[in-house]
Amino acid sequence: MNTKTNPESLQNIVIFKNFSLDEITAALDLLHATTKQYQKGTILLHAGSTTRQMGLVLKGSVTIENNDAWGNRTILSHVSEGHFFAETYAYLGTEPLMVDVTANEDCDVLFLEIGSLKSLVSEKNPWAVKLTMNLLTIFSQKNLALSGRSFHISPKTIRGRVMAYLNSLYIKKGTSSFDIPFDRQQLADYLNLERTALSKELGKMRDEGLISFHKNHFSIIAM
Amino acid sequence: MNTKTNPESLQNIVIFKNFSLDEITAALDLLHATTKQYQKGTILLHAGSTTRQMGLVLKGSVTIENNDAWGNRTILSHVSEGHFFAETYAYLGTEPLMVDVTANEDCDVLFLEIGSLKSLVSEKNPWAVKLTMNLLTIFSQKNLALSGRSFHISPKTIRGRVMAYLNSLYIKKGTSSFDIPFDRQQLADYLNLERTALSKELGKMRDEGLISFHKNHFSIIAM
DNA sequence: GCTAGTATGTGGTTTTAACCACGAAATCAA
DNA sequence: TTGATTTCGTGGTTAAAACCACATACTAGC
Repeated sequence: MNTKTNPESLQNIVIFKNFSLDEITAALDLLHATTKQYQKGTILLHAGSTTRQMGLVLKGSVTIENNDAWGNRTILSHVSEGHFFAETYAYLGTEPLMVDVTANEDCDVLFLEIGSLKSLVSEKNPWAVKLTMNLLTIFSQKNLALSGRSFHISPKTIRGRVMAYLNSLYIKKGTSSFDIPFDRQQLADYLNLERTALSKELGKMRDEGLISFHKNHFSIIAM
Repeated sequence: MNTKTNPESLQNIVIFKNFSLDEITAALDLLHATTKQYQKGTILLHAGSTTRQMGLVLKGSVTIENNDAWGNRTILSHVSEGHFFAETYAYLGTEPLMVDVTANEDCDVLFLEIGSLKSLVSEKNPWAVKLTMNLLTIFSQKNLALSGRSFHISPKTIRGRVMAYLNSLYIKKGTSSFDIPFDRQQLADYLNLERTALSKELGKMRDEGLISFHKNHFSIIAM
């Protein structure tokens, strides 16, 4: 089921940053934008398939989940209104999805065929160049976030992960004293740890004079 | 110390894919390409600083390493001849490096100011658009690799990681029987595990009828 | 085939983190 | 202020993985 999407509602989406309304209209046309509606529980994209279309959630939300060969299901993330999914797969167009995308509730999704963006880049379509650049910025930021997390959960010990994480903030903020954007449970989730085990290790590190903290304000005590 | 770089030697580098020699020459000029030589042990880029230049290793090799506030050093990766580093930081230009880059041996490095690529994209420089597209492809692939690994090392148990990893290959290859590109030690490193513990778990999983394997050929036995 | 060297698997021990139950502290609403 | 709710830390137990030492299997070169 296809419906018209009005370009005004897309001006705040990061992929269309610096786009005029006319450019958004042109982009929607040439990227074969289609809006589809899904009922809760429907699978939008299947693991193993490829796609040239990225999805932009207009209404409702979808979940990104993994269903493995042995029947286990893991929910990896939620994508809510205004956010998008499958953009990397869609751009490459050749890599099979490693995840299923399912409707978390009844929802409307706008699909953009950015898999064909490569062939649209020319003098005729200045917006295509802009879109490519916007994607490059988005992918760069995602890249940094992913490699950061990968680095933070690589150490095998709780202490190693905490130190890797705090040190990143230390470098990023440039001071040895800073707030972290997580509460304990969120920090434990981010570092793939159990909350109470994290609390214990933080206490030990404080006792040993490595760090000090109060709530979510932390200070590194270098040696 | 700056020396001329001949464009022929760069035609095989992925960022210059589909570039003519003239285009490479133009790119080197406008991206302010400079070649520098470093002695073993020298620090090329410092954690905490920003850079608009990515590095391309022409001779020798560099290491990407982390030196934390408590004096611990971790080597994250080696970058050898023909490969590059800091491309994501350089493109964004605003994010502080989370790592140091040091000369692993005496080496020559070509620096490209891709931080200024954004402002070079125009009709005058068709190569700049091409370079942007090449970077987008590179970043996309890196993105998939990073999110894959992140997903593979997220489970807390050895079995969980093994299943996540094997399931990804199952989806990617489309068959339940395939070769993996690692030996045991490499697989253990990739999954952040201890080799002998991995061997034990693989044995258990075989005994329980979940998988079978011989050397680096694995088969998934679904339920 | 034989030998040296590498890769893989196994048993036993120690260390570590998950898990569970609970209490203290902080937050919030009335 | 008080009571309800959430957040955080602690002790004790269990489960799991790291670690170590060693045996076996495989591989390459002779």
